[in-house]
Amino acid sequence: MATRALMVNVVLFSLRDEALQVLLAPRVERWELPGETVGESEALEEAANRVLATLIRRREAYLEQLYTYGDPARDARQATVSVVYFALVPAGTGLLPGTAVQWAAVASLPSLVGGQADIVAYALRRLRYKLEYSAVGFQLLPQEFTLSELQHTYEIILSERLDKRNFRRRILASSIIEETSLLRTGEGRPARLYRYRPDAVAEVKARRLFP
Amino acid sequence: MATRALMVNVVLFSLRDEALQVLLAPRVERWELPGETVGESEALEEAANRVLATLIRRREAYLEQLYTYGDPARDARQATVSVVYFALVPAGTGLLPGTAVQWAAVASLPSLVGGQADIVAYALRRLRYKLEYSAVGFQLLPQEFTLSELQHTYEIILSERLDKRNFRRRILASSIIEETSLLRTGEGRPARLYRYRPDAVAEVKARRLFP
DNA sequence: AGAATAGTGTCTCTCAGACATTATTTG
DNA sequence: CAAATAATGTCTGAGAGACACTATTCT
Repeated sequence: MATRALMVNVVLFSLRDEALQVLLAPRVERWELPGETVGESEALEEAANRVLATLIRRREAYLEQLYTYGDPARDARQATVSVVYFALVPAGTGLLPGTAVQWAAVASLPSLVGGQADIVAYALRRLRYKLEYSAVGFQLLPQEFTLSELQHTYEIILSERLDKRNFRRRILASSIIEETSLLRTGEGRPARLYRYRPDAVAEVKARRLFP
Repeated sequence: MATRALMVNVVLFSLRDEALQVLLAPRVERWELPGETVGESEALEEAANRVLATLIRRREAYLEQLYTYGDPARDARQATVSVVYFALVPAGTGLLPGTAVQWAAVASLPSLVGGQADIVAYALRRLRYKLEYSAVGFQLLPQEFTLSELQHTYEIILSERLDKRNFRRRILASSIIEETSLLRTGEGRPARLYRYRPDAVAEVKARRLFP
């Protein structure tokens, strides 16, 4: 029984130059999501981590399975099944040398190989969505950050201005972050640095639309 | 290049006997999620629909991709990748004759083959979650239903009693359903029948946990 | 002193949640 | 008329959203 080729692809987001960016690999005249074929006895997530390891200088990244694509009619590469993962790394994460991958702002993506623009769009929708009810946003920030930086991150991803006082009230009320004793100095008044509390239970207090 | 066997499995939920039930196929001494191998040039969703077609008398069912499992270490069937779909059919949907599948209440599942109990648990979590912010619950009801039946459906799935007045206020305020001119008679005062409005924009008004 | 950024409090309005009685039908 | 189920309204408290000024540092 001949079966179909299996690969994982990764939609890796990060913040760079005040914009949300995705990492893309060059392909003839186009770009594509980085990916690898899954090994014979390899777990899917293992393969996804292997892809990340070829791209970035980093031990850890937020990684989550996004969706599995496998419609031969839609996919240029006949008969390939692609398990797509969604990954986040903090701003400033370095790329490994020797790879031809490049960051591209999601707001103005280059031309991607068949169907992959939709995949990126879906990943972005998921990121925005998760940002609202989970603590995923901290994965895009360094370990310590100011409230202004945090707010800025949210604003970039949601493409929406947020009110500073309301933002602070709510983020602090959720006790998802804690003060450090450090300040970041720069232009203007120094800002207090905060740290994410992974132990904090990020309870979802969504107001139910339906009962 | 030898690649891994690919199959789809379906977690099919329905309401029966006042309980949420899943459809299971018999396996030696155990039960398993119904599934099929994916064809050479078949789309994944196509394969999932094919599985449904072997099980139930019905043209349409709510179908959504749930998760893809493919960890050889965890999976009994070495080197199989399983794309699991999540499906809902209305109460009373008939099974096709000649299959050995059986309904089982999710609250007291029989013994499932390796790892599949977790898959059902995940599907249930997703169902509960979606119930709160989307209109997925209507997929478990016939086309016309009373508000009491709808409330009952929610209560069964969420395992939680709901207040009748608040339930009605909110469900009606969302204008996700519309009155019909029909009544259902039975014991006690006849109840008005309602119908789901698929055209209604089920806008998610989730209260953000994080700004 | 001026520019830059950080940090803080109040009011209003909406809506979730708690709660009990009346209405209509059948046997 | 008793039993069964359907249908309906009000109050309270929490929190989202709108809004403007003071504080601290650097040059």
